[in-house]
Formats: sequence, C-alpha cells, structure tokens
Amino acid sequence: MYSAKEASEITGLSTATLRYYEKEKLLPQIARNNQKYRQYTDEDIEWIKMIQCMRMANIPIQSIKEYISLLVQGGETLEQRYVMVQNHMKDIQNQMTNLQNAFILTQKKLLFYEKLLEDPSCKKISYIEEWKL
Amino acid sequence: MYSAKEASEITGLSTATLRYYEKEKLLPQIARNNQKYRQYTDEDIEWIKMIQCMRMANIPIQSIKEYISLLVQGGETLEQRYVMVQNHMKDIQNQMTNLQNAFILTQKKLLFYEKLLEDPSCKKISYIEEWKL
DNA sequence: TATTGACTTGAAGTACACTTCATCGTTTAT
DNA sequence: ATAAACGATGAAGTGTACTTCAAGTCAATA
Repeated sequence: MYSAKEASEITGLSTATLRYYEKEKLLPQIARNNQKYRQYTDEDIEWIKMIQCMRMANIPIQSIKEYISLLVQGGETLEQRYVMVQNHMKDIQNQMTNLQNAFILTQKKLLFYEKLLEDPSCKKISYIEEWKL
Repeated sequence: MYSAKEASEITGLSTATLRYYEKEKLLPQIARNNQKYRQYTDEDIEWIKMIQCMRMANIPIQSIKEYISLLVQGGETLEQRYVMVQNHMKDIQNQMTNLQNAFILTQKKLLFYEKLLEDPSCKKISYIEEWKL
C-alpha cells in the first residue's frame, strides 16, 4: 500500500494528477485508510503505468476512459476493445511517420549548420538560402 | 501569388490558422493586393510548410517563433540557432522513444487479443489477467 | 495546547493552439 | 440594385489536460 505521495514518487505524476485521473474514471476508486487518505495498491500502480503509456502515445483521456470502461465490463466487450487497440495502433503509426519526417528535416538542418559553422566566412548567409536546400 | 483560400488549400491549414500564425509572427507580414487581401508568395508557402513540419514534431509555437526571429536576424545568430535545432533534435528523439514504447506495448496487446479471439471460450477472462502479461 | 504536516475537497485558474463570431468592406454576377 | 463570394478585423470562445487555490480534517509532535 502506498500513500498519495509515494504513488506520486513511483509514477512521476503529481498527486493532483492522480486525483484528476481518479475523478475522470481512468482509475478505479482508490481504497482509503481510516483517516480517509488514499492507499494505492500495487495493482493501482500498474494501472497508472498503463495509463502513462497510453498518454505517451498521445491517446486522449476520453479514449483511455472508454477503453477502461470496456475493460472493467469484461469479456463481452473483447471485440470492441480489439478494434480500439487497432485504431490506437494506426494512430501511433501516423505519429511515427510524422516524427520521422521531422527527424529527417532536422537532421538535414543540423548538417547544414555544421557545414556553415566550419567556415565562419559563410555567416552572412541569409535565411532564404537556408531554406533553399 | 496565392489567395488566402488557395494558400489554405495548398497547405491544408485553415485561413484562420494562417492569420493566427501571421499574428503570432511565425510568418512574415504577408503582402496585400489593392483590395487589402493577402497574397501568399511561393516563399511564404515554403515557410508555412516548414512551420507545419516543426509543428508535426510538436515544437511549440513559442519556440518556432524564437527560431524564426533568429532566422530573420540572420547570420550573427547562427550558433544560437544551431543549439536550438540540436535541442529540437533531442526532443524529437525523446518523443520517438516514447512512441516506440507505446508501439511495443500496443503490439503485444494486439497479439494478446488475437489469441483470445481465436478461442471464444476465453471470453470470460477478467481485466486483471489482461494486464499480468 | 498549539502548530506542523500529510492529506482531503470542490471550484477556479492556466497554458496552448486554435476556432468561431460579429461586423464590416469590395467586387462581380443576376 | 441587391445579393453572393471573398476577404478583412478584433475579440471572445473552445477543448484538452492539467494545476492551483481556499478551506477544512486528522494525528502526531513541541
């Protein structure tokens, strides 16, 4: 059992964010001690890590909520969850493509700057040339 | 020379967004015709595409603005721009790492669902098992 | 006994990136 | 001559994901 602070330290999310996730039903109701303080179980922590992973893939809170709602409903919702995960996958792949394009352009730009910085006489180059590459 | 509508069609950004970018100084002042309508040049279009690329890498508007401000100031700001681009690169790489982790987990989950769907007798599995993988 | 510290709550506030709105000015077609 | 098409403006509104705030509870410590 972990206190709010411990859960925050383990996951790297603020206690406020953990409460926010709970309020938004991304997490189950967290158990309380006799002092009404939250007590996060290992399972809760795993759950939070799963949410973090989905957030890292930029999956919106609402989608995570829907997915988790199906998950809690159990086996009968299997196909729906499968379709959701397939869509998440497509989304991740699109994001990867975008990032790779950005990566390539940034790489080119780095090389361009490195060339320029080797030869300080080139410093007077205008921004126009910089984008004619 | 392109009208607002044409620029919008070429870039896929709304005219409102193009005006917003101009207002935020992500674009130079766009030329106007005698009717005060904007007239986007080929160079403006290239500029917009560059911004789109940076946005795809999730580079915030403010950073793009700073970078462009340096770009317009010209050669003397070369080193600063080089450092900015290096930092953008690090940022892109972090995002890629996150996405790859999300990709791997999603892949695993897809396989898990495919296994389950092959054997309908497994449908009663609880959400707990699903995350013990 | 009073204060400190960890925690609670609902509500309001913030940051970002747009988007929509209300109102206005031209030009062109009917 | 009137309306449709295209564009302009500043200001306000929107959605997402948190974050901060004000006020309170409770238990232990000085």
